[in-house]
Amino acid sequence: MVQVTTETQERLLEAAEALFAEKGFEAVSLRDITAQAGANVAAVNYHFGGKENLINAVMGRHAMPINAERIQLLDALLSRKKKPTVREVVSAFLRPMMTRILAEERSQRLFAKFMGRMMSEGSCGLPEEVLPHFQEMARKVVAGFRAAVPGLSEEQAYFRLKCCFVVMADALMRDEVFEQISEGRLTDKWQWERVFEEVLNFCEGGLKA
Amino acid sequence: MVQVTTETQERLLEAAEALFAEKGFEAVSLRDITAQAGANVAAVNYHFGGKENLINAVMGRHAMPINAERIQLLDALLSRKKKPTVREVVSAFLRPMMTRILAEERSQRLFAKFMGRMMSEGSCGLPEEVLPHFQEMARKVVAGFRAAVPGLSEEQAYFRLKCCFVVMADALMRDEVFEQISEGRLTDKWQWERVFEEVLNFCEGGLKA
DNA sequence: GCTAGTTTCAAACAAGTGTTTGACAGCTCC
DNA sequence: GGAGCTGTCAAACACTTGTTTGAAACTAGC
Repeated sequence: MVQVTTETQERLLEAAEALFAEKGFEAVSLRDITAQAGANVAAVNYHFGGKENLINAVMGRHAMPINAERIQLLDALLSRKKKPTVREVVSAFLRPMMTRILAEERSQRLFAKFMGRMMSEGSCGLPEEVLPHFQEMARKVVAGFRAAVPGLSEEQAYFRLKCCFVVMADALMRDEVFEQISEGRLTDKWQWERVFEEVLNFCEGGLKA
Repeated sequence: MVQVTTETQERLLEAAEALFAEKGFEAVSLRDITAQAGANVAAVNYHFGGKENLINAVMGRHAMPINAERIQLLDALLSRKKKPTVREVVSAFLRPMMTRILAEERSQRLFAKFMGRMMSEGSCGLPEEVLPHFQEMARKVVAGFRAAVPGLSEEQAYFRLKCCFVVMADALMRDEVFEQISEGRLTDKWQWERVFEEVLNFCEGGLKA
């Protein structure tokens, strides 16, 4: 993991986050990024050692705190006397990411979209530094699911977590294709609170099935 | 829509379907396709007029019959006396695509993955020729949802249809990222019948929420 | 003030992309 | 036979990609 020190690195990360979120990883060139950051084309390779490392760096910037918060919430649910409900577990998974979207800071919203990209078109797998955190978090979500839903196998729990993942990821990106299909009836004009509510409802229902 | 006449066109479509399904649209070059099809690099541009048109052609090959079958099933559900159940409507949406995956023909399974790609990384929107069919199909699914779930708004219905879409699309592609996260506990070793069952369950539950 | 290290920059690099070209073959039909 | 298609092919085109280079500019530390 590259330690951010210079101001240029910061600007590169910010530009990369914005552009990747907007257009996807493959569609954005280093020249796009460095132009937006007001840096030279060589800057990315100098500071991060390549495009892929830059993606990983953007990833790591926010993923760790989000997963840390998730793990904290899940630990609280799993260790208390009362059995956790499905909604509580799903919410512990969804909320730390969704609330960051609700936060006023623009960069966080961008990261949400970035995350969505990572989930849907993440070709290269998760970077080594953050993978263990995702694994730990997933283990606890699965434990929560199985505590809340009797008879759920481990495989099923992971499968349904994946469903939650993808529904959330999809909701985080506005979707031109589906705006076409719905003939304009499903635009992204919904408030984020509303989106969170709907995602939570759908996932809760799906898990209880 | 390009009418398929020559044998070369057929081979190009088949190669494109396989490669796109495997690696995604951006990652596959025309040279990959033409090499696998045993054709010249210029063949794609000669027969289809460009890469994007080729994607659309692959799309159109199977999407229409699938949507036609969906619409037929939905019409049957909507016109009968008894109110349709959520599961019936969801199934009418999922089954026509999923059964084609269960069919023995290899090319169809590839198309399923191709469809998944289209949903997740479809940048360009649906081709003009197939969009109206998707719209009609979506309208009827939404009508079915609202008939089966009292109090569901049109917006909500479209949103949940989108959730079903994305859960299905995700299930159709094997997902390396989540295989990592689940530490190997969620591989694609499931039988397709099982996957269909699980997707159906999750979507049914989500809709009832 | 000078040196050593870090950071920037224009330019070039090698490889890959989608697309176009113009010649060549195969074929039919008058 | 030759004109008119359609289909194929190697080659080139114009362009973009990520990456590297080597010389400048800058910034301490002594």
